[in-house]
Amino acid sequence: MPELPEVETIRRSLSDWIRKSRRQVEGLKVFREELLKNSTIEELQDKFGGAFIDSLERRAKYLIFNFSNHHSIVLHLGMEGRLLLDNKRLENVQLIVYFGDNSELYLDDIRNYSRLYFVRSDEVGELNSISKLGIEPFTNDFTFENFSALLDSRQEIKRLLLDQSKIAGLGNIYASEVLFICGIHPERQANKLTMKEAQRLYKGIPELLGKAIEKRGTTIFKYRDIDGSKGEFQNYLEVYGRKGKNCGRCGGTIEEMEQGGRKTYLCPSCQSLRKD
DNA sequence: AGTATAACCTGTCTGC
DNA sequence: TGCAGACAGGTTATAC
Repeated sequence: MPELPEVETIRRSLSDWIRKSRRQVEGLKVFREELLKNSTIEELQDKFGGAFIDSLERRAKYLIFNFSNHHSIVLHLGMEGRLLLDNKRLENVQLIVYFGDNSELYLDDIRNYSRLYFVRSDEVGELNSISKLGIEPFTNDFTFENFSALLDSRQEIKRLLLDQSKIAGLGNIYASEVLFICGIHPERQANKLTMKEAQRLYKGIPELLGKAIEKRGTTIFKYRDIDGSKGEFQNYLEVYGRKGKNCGRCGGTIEEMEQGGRKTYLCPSCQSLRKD
């Protein structure tokens, strides 16, 4: 489910929430042990009892909780995982964290794809999942030089944009959307994009993600912010999920295709297979 | 090394 | 109405 804008929305909400009051872990309960990828329930309970949440970071689609005991929890919400501050919408609870001020944080995931890693804070970057991630929009590493270097690949551009080891944070929704916005056909070979097209993508990616963050993410199905509220960016999607509807730019018909087992949406007349 | 496919889960929707 | 099959925001192990 959550791509970069959704995870960033959750991170900001949780940051506000810990700013309101120091959140000290009183205990935690794990309901599905497979959630824990590199630790046991006992280790988690031992380590985090009494610890305060100091800060929250995000790397790509991973949320990183930094605790006062110099350890961190790295969480990926998979396809449909969500973090909620009340138990009104729970469907399949994976984890409950109990805090000293009587608040509770629930990890809910009907599809069991969420994953939790537990590491020393100074070793977060060494986690396999984190170390493999590519350049991240909104950071100093996201230069045009770095971006254009990773376009040096025969891969189709849509597949490349989904490859987290190249660019980290885009998922199936925003990959389709950004290619529409930039007028690039999803099957174009990455290393055959023109300089202008590469520049449009380089600007277009953070622009689109920034707008989606402003609208607090895209709720198509399960995604919710920590208070249960939906995002609004689904109202601004131009192609994703709009098969058969009209293109807002040219009036043509939005089409659906498949790339690497995932749906891609495009406007064939705005996104030509030929170069500019 | 780099890239493509299958597998992981479970609820929901579609079409026969 | 019932049921098989397809599909869903993602990642990763395995196979070329």
